[in-house]
Amino acid sequence: MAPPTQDNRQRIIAAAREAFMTEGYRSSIDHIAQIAGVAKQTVYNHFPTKEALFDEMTSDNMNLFLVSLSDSPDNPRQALLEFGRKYYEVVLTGQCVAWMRMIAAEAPRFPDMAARTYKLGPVAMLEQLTEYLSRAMASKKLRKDDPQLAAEILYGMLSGAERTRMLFGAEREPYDQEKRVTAIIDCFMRAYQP
Amino acid sequence: MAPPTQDNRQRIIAAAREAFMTEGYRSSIDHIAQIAGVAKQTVYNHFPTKEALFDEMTSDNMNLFLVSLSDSPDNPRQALLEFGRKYYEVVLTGQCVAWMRMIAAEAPRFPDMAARTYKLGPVAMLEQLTEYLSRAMASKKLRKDDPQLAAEILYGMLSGAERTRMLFGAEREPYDQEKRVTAIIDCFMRAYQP
DNA sequence: CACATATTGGACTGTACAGTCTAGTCCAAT
DNA sequence: ATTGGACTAGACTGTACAGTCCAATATGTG
Repeated sequence: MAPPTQDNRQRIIAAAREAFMTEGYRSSIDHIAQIAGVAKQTVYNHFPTKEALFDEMTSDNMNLFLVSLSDSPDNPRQALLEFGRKYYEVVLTGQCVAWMRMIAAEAPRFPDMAARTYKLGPVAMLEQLTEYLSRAMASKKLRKDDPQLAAEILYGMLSGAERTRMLFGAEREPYDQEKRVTAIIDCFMRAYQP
Repeated sequence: MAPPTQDNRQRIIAAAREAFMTEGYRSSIDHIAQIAGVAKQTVYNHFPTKEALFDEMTSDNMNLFLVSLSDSPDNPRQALLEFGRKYYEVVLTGQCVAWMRMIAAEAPRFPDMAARTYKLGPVAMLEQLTEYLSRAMASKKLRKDDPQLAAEILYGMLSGAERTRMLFGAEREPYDQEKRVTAIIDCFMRAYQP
């Protein structure tokens, strides 16, 4: 009935994640404390303000939604396919979209937090892609072109319509995700064949 | 000092648009009334609740961000280029992104509104594109393929990375928008040449 | 003019919530 | 056994805001 500090801190952050993700910043401290199974004052023992808690939880969250990209430039199609599949599994997820929705909503109020998140999320992913495509282009596996633009285009194809749909909370008629990823990567490969 | 009803109604809606767009749903009725230059009670004379006002203003807003697509299937590249340019001018705009950010943020709370908006915005645009691509494919101007998927891919390429960036409120190093649109359409044309 | 209706400003109610405070409990180390 | 730090429960303060009420005023119509 008197667990150590660090434990409570983690519980509070986890509760904050859950609450903020589902209700946005309007979620109350009382509620978060309740989810964490902790007294309100304990929350304030660990974080001076609601804002600080919010900030901490987003920092904590960043690495949850990263997708790695194999660095074998020999078979771009295969590597990109894998990437696409993982991307769909990790990023185009209720969880991740809820998070993004919340970040976007609060971006005007917390520009620094939003900028940081943007950098550690989409930008990191784009840089990874750019790097990869650049190498693949250098070794003539892909058409020589602006690798950054190509990365952005691929990123757009993967996330674009689907993420928009999810942001609006719309349902989608059942469809074959694997087929979709394959079609997208094939499309990209057609456009960027050497 | 006592303008007729219809006039006030419009002023209130306009004020609501401005307020909701910049501050989200948390913007207060008092504030909206103040922007409209109208007494709070007047707002309630026209709209029973804040929710009703919000709903009305989104309905009113829908047709603000539509992009038309010429229906000459003879020269897809040209038609799509024009479409892309208009899209960038209209949709990838601070205004429109602020609006989308707000809709997304409130989607869990107002699912009907979000669904309606989604349908009249992105879906309408996608249907238009699908229709166009389908005809272009039929007349052999484009590679025969699933036109809906092609539309979603094109939509993604156009909006994807750029919209994500804007949603996060990030700045972009100066760049040539026209060049970007051209590159995107060219990429699409490469992938979908007959 | 008289009436109905819209508007105004401001007071008011009730609720939700951030953040503070207090009194007391539990635990570990000295 | 005492001290100190974290914790708890709950009361409390101050503020912001949705929505109501009211008394006074302007407007247009019959």
